Amino acid sequence: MDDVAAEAGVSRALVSLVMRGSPKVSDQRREAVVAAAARLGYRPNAAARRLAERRSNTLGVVIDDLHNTYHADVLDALHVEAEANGFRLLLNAAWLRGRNESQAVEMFLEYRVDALILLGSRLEPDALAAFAAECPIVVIGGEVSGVDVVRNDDKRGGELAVEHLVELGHTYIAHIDGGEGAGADRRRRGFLDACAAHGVRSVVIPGDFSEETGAEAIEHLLRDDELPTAIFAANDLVAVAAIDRLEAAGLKVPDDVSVVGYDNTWLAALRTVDLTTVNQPRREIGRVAARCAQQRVDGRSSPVTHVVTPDLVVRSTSGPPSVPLPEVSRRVRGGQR
Amino acid sequence: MDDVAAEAGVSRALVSLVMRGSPKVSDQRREAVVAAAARLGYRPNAAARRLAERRSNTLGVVIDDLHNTYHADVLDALHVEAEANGFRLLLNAAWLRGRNESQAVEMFLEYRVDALILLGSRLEPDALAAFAAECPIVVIGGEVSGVDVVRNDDKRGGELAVEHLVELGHTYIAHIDGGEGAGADRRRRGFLDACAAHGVRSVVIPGDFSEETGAEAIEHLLRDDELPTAIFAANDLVAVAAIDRLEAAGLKVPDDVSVVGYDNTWLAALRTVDLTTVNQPRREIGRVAARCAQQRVDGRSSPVTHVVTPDLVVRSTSGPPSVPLPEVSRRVRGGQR
DNA sequence: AGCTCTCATTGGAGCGCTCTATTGTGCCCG
DNA sequence: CGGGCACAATAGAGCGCTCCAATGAGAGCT
Repeated sequence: MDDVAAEAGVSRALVSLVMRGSPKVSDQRREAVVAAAARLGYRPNAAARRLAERRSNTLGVVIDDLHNTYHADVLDALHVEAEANGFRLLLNAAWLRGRNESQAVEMFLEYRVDALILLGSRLEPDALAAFAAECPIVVIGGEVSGVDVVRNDDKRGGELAVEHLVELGHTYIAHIDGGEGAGADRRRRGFLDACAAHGVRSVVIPGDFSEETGAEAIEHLLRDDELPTAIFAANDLVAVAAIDRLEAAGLKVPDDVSVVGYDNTWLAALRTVDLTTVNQPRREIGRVAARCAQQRVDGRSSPVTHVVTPDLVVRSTSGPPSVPLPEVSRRVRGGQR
Repeated sequence: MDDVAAEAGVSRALVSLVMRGSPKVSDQRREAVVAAAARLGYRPNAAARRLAERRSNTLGVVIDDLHNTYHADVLDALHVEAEANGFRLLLNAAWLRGRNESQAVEMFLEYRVDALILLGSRLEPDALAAFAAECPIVVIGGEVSGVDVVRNDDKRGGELAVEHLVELGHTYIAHIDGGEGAGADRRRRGFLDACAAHGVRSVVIPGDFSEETGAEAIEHLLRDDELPTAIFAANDLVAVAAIDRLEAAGLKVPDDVSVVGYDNTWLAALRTVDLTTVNQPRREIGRVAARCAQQRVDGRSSPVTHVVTPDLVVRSTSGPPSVPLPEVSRRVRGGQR
């Protein structure tokens, strides 16, 4: 910076002003500085800037699972919103199924990001609270107190799935749950409550948000005497893996078993999959999370929870438990196949 | 840090040594410092550290497209290898289909990362060269000179696909290409060379690496009088979208048209998809890229290109061009739909 | 002309850390 | 018993930037 100042024949402070795009610099000097910087190949040092500034104008985002495509849409919207507010995004992942989430968070704390956004956190409430004491934290998809939360109404999502299946006439429904995954417990609760409310039999098979879980759950179910006529999976990935295994066992979806997923990822929308699923407004979630972080940085002190509403996307993996008239397929787009 | 030093009754320099895990500190003092730091909730400031240190011990990774699941495996291996060498990873994405890639790169340059890894770059060679002058750059999947490159032998990949299809008896093959995408041109070249070498007809339909491309390419092909009997898609996503559209048009895969993808993502491995595809050794790519960056940081000056070898994974979307006995479906699960 | 006012420009302190050289302390060995 | 030695600990000078208060130069007004 000193070199640039010398080259342009101005002071170091003036160069600083130009680099930050300050309006209180005369055009003449600005051009001289810009030219000198270009000539010398000067690029400001972010570390030094951050050290001298109070704010870093950076949001740290920790992604729970890079393999889960669900996050990309949220991130897109998050990025657009953050950029509009003059924030930069820095990403990190909770590598190895969340094992390194604390490390990722601590790294960002050391970087003094203005706020932290956790995209699907698996941290213990205690650990989270400790981190939140150091830096504003927005958890996406969590259900914790003491930090900002943006989440889908997953309980309602579970209910939507059950209501749909009950309407179709199902009376015995299984749920493959998401274990520790974000929102999994709420989906399960919605499932169980709705099943109870409608007086249908239910069973919950433990799992996580992985493909393996979907397959294993089906194997588990196949060992029983009576198979449920419908399955509500913790997410689309699990649902697809479940369908996969069901078909491998010679069962037809939805004729023998209906399957409903969760997340409405593009995977569900593929015609080869064409999965009935609960849709989360992902872009809205990203946008709200960015605004939320923004407000925290701007001074709001009390944590807030934003709940966005899911809806059901009915596709071809759900149908009535049995076909009343064998010749008539109830499947919406069954005729096309 | 001064506070911690005072609290522990030592000098600031000693606290610094403890925070960096130096072995030349007596256990007694170390414990005193650690205790004091914990009591005060002290956390070192990364910006200050980076400013004072020469190296940042950080690799910047720019991901071309977060929606493409291909990257996650590469990143996992990259992370493991980088961490083993004492490096931290910082991620950023080239949001909006690569439009912000330069921004992402410049951000990392300002952060003074030790090296930059571009996961699928679409930068112009000139821009890339300019960046490479400032910081070691490893491009994954590119084909540029002047920087380190780790890439799959995509030309060979294209050849593998064609050889497989020719062996099955196809004589008119289409390629849906990946446009500007990483490796797309090499796949096309391999495709064209192999088609020429085997004397089969070929056609290339322009596109990119997106789902939309797959669908549009099929619509384009359907307008022609003669449909190719096999299609080699630029990647799995395109292939799946293509299959989708083919089936929507009443065509059967592979009975009427064979489809081969590229990348062997988990999407291809799903049984509902079960796609024949060219496999890239993703984890190896990640590992090599990390080592490559490491070597550059350690002083190697001349750029190197590492080429890893692909192989073909044959699944159920490829078969002979016509079914000899009309009653026999060649597709494993064809009878279910 | 003389004075104030405004605004572009500047000097210098300081952000929180690391690093080099230096001081201090106890120990071994001739 | 004293000189050297190894090693723990420290002081102080930056790293490259921003920010604040202060300076200088015109412009406007009486």
